[in-house]
Formats: sequence, structure tokens, C-alpha cells
Amino acid sequence: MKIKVATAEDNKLLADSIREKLGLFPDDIEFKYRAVNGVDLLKKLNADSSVDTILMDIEMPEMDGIEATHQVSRLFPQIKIIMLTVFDDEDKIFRSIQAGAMGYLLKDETPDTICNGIKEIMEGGAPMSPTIAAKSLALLRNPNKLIQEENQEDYDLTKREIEVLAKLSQGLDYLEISEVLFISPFTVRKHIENIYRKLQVHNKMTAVKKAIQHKII
Amino acid sequence: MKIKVATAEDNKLLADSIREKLGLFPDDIEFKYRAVNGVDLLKKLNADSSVDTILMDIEMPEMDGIEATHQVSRLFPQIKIIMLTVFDDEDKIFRSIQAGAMGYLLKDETPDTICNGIKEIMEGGAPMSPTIAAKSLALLRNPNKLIQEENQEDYDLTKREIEVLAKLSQGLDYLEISEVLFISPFTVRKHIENIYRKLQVHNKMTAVKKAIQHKII
DNA sequence: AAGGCAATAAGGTAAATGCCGTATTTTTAA
DNA sequence: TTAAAAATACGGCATTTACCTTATTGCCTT
Repeated sequence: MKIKVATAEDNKLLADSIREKLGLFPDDIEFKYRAVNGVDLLKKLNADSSVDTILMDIEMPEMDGIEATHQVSRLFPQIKIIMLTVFDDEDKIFRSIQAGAMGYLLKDETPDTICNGIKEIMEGGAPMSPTIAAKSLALLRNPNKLIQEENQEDYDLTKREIEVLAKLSQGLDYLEISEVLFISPFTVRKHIENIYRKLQVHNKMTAVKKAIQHKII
Repeated sequence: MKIKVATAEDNKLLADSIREKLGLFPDDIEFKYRAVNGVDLLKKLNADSSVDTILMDIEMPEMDGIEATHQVSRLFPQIKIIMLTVFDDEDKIFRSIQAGAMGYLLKDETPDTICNGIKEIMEGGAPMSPTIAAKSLALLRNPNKLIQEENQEDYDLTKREIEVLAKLSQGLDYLEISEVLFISPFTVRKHIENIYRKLQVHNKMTAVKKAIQHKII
């Protein structure tokens, strides 16, 4: 039994490219149709819902891929959705998963990988590009920051400073942080000084507390 | 450059089997050593930490794989850990990820899959068996149940100790707390010592963090 | 009445921290 | 390709912290 696949992709060139890739596996995959946005997809599904899996772009006019995923998994829960996009930021990943996507592949994946992903999803798996998988786990590691996104009062902390802050919150002292981050303890002290200045605090406790309150860490 | 791999696995037969599988890829993988439990692993790592990735069993005597993962990622954060186990329940998956595991493979995976997983993890990916990936996403879909209702473990803090802890969390130092509570700074120190002992921590940061996590304050 | 515990108070000391500098290299952005 | 920002490294110094010890008082509970 061939797997029935549809795509939602506004860019014609990309849509053709995807279809071409799928065409390399005529024994496994049957291409059903291509929608140009979420609204179009829902229309087509209403006319013909005999689709096993959908390759879903994210940025599309009318209705984007995340909202479309939401609707499809509500109206056609048996259909598995794989996000197929260029975006790899944690926010889009998380919202896609929340919307009901069961897989998340980046657009530059090989035809082979995409075909395997389609097979995998039909067997109850969750195909993800490596970086996506890593970021999913990162999200799982900090479930807190998933709960709200009401943060970012922007204290202009640098990435490194946030790293240091995170280690601080784990109770590591300067020396331990320096060992973990492979930098000199003097540098750690300097980072912490800068953190204090930016957060307008004067000790570790309040720095970490403020960072937690503002969801910086 | 070959990837240096160690294993933590109490069962000798399984450990030999893993080693055998790794042996199929002599060009890619260098097997360093096998630990029989978490304690043994930490000992071996202290003697020789030149390991890129660890294949970690979960159920082991002395110290299990999750606790070992926790320790290793704290002490040797550059080492990537792949859980290699028969367990596929959400709880173990989640706790492993939380502990710092970057990959999660089931023991019946083919040698090829395991080798690819090792390569993938070294490239910043997150190798997961399909069912594990699916369950990870399921966890992401309901972050609520992750949030932990595992508090109230009753650390037997006295009322006064909790008061002190609250002031600590506001960033006050010993002297300031003593002024607020109308007691001697020596007494504050003593309270804090007792708090550390009861919470099993050794500095303000972790004491407050633990207190917050366990809803003591 | 006696033992147990919380709360209080005090002192010593080594280590860690917070705050003030300066200065070089690396990365990023314009 | 420059200029700015970030990250790195180092030193001095006063203060704070963490850990050790001892000791007194008062309040419960048996």
C-alpha cells in the first residue's frame, strides 16, 4: 500500500522540487496534491481527505502552516503532519509540535531522508532533522520557558552572560564556572560584573532571582 | 579523528554485545572502556576523561544511568551522552533528557543505527529511536505534566529557618537579615548552616533554588 | 523532672565574592 | 573594511560567606 502524500507550500519552485523528490520513490509514495496555503489545504482536504501525511511549509499567505496544522489535526486527526521548512528556531518548532505536527524536517534534506521520514511517521515515529531533534530536547530540558513567553524585558545580556548566569543559578562558584566554560575565572568574574550592572543588582542571589523572574534563564 | 566511546552497562553480555557492534566500525569509533555502573563510570572518567560520548544504560547498581548522566554532564559537560536502554516510558525519557542526555536509543537498534547515532551526536544532533522521538514530542505537547508536582518533600525546616530563607532569596546578607529579624548575625549564620544541612546544599544559590522548586518559599 | 529541640549568641578561619582597574583578542555589524 | 561589541585575561582589596566549635535560654513532651 503506497503512502498518500500531500504538500502545502506557497512557493511553486519549492513545491515542484518537493514533488520531484517524492517522485523518486514511486513504489512507496503516491503524491495526491499540493495546496498553496492553509485555506487551500483545508478546502482540498474537505474534498478528498484520503491523505496519509502532509508535508507542511510554515510561512504561507492566508493561513500559515502552524495554524493549518492546528486545524488539520483537529479535523483530520488520522492525518500525520511533517513540517518541511527552512526555519529551525525553537519557537517555531515548539508551536508546530503544539499544533500537532508529528515530524519536522528542514527543506535541504535529501530525497532519501524525506522519504524515510514519511515512512517513519506512518510507523508511529517522529522524523526530525538532527538539529531539530537537538532543539526539541533542549526545549524538554527547560519546560519552564515553554509555559509562558511573557518575558524579554531585554536587559541586553549577551549569550555568554546568560550562560554564566545559568551556571550561577546551579550554585557553581567562579572557579567551577570557569572550568565548565573553559575560560579563566577572571573572565567569569568580569562577566558577572557586567551582569550585575545590566540587571542592576549586586549579588548572585538577586541576579539569579531577577533572571528567573524575567525568564532570562 | 575517531570518536572515543565509552559504555556504562552492568550486564556483561549486553556490554560485550555493544562493544561488538561498535567494533564493526573500526574507522569511525574507538572503544575506550566499559563501566559497570555510574560510580565506576565516574571513577574511570576521573582517571581518563578523553571520551567523546558515552552509551549509558539506565538500570545499574550503585548509581543508575540517569543519576550518572546528571553527574557526568555536570562534571564533564563536553561529553555527549546517549541513553542506550530497553526502557521507553515517558518518565525515563524525560528524566534522562533533564539529566542532560543528548540522545536516546533503544537496545535493539542495529549496529548501523548506533554508529550513526554516535556520529550524529558529535555533530550536534540528537539521535533518537523513532518511538522515543515520538514520545519526546508527546511530552512537548503537554508541557504541563512536566512541571513537576514532586514537591513537598518535607525537609523539616523550622518556621524561623523558612523566614531566613525568604530573606536570603531577597538578596539580603547575614547582617541585613539579622537586622530585619532582630537577631544576632551569628544566629543568622547558624540558621543558614542548619538550612544547608537540611536541604543538603552548600551555598545560598542552591538553597534558594531548591526552596523555590520545592515550594518551601 | 528530664530530655529534646528550636532559637539564640559568639569566635576563628579559609575561601569566595563584589568592585575597582587595565588590556588584548575575537566576533559582529555597519 | 572599519568600528563597535563581546569575550577573553589579569591583579588588588575589602567584605562576605561557609564551615567549624561551644554555649545559654526557653519551650514542649514525656
